[in-house]
Amino acid sequence: MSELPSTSYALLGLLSFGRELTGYDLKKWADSILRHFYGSPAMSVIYTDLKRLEEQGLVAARDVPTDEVRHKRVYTITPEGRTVLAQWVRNSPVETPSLKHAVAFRVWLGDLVEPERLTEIVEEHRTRTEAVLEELRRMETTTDPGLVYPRLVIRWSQRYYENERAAADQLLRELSVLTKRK
Amino acid sequence: MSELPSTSYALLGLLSFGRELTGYDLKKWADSILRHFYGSPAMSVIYTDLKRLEEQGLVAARDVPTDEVRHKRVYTITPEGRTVLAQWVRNSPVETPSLKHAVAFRVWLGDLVEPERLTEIVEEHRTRTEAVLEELRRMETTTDPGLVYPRLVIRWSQRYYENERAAADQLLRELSVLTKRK
DNA sequence: GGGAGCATGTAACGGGTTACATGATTGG
DNA sequence: CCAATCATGTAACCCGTTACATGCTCCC
Repeated sequence: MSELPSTSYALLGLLSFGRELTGYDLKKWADSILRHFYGSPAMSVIYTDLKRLEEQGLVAARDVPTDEVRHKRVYTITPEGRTVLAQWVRNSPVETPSLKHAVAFRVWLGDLVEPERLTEIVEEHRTRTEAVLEELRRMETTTDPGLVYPRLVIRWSQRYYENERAAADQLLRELSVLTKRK
Repeated sequence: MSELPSTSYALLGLLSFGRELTGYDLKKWADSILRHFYGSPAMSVIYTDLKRLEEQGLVAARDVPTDEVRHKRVYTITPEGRTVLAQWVRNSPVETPSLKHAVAFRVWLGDLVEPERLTEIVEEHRTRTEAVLEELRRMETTTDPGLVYPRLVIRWSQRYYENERAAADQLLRELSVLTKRK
């Protein structure tokens, strides 16, 4: 059994919590939490992946009527799907985390721009980070306490973005020195 | 003037420090530092991208003989290349940093595996993080103090991976509780 | 009336990885 | 002598993004 694309594991992972979900639901959930540490696939990928996973017997689909004439497809993970996912979590080589940090990259090239502009960029990043932290805080309070591991990761993420914020602040301090010196 | 692929900016960025470099040099340098916060492109991409950048007049190539019969191609950034890069750094919308953290993802799915196995995975991650930190420490001492911004980012990265390590330690503590409780 | 949210897909494109190919030199 | 390093490329492939396409319901 060869590897699935990582998006498929993401979907299986979301479904592994046992709920019956539509593609649309999966996207929303991925956007709300997975995005912050593993990325969130585009809708189009979700629908095509779900189809493939169904062919492979890793998820099961069922049509549920939403009104007299229309319906939606809800998906559940199958026992085989659960097995494949668990095997992957347990045995597959753990890829090193990959980070693509456009802000850090721009700071790295700081000589090419005015420190003032660089400061703006880092400030914007700080603001965005704040927003993520706010989201994570809300998520912590609204997540079922029974979900021990997801809660662990929410706190892990909080710590991550708190560091991100603190690092941004540190950069801003250092940039202000460079600006004055100019 | 449309956007270049982000790999091209990475190469222009490396060349913007003014040295004459081969594709091979660029790969080494990207592996040593860019990898830690922006990713490092595969060799094949580097060579094809350099060719394209040359066609676009953003880099200039020169053949330097290595022995009687062989030679290597060394690249420099052109004034136009520098302008394009600076414009990008200054004006292009800053993509939000993206993180793909296979370790966090596995922890998130912790219910699927034994806490002992999860602990192993996090421990391996911690070890790798330590190695990166060691690398960054060496890099800090060997980097030209005149390179203010790169040094800023080296310290930023150190902070980042120190947080990564501390977060791993925290996870390990929490996992040990879960293991005992079992 | 219109925008946001729910809901599902297809098609085109491309950036980037892996595999394949070649070959010289240096050091353990 | 063999592995690592230096050095350069091509080809196949695919994962994932963007754009395109459709239509309903609910609320302001």
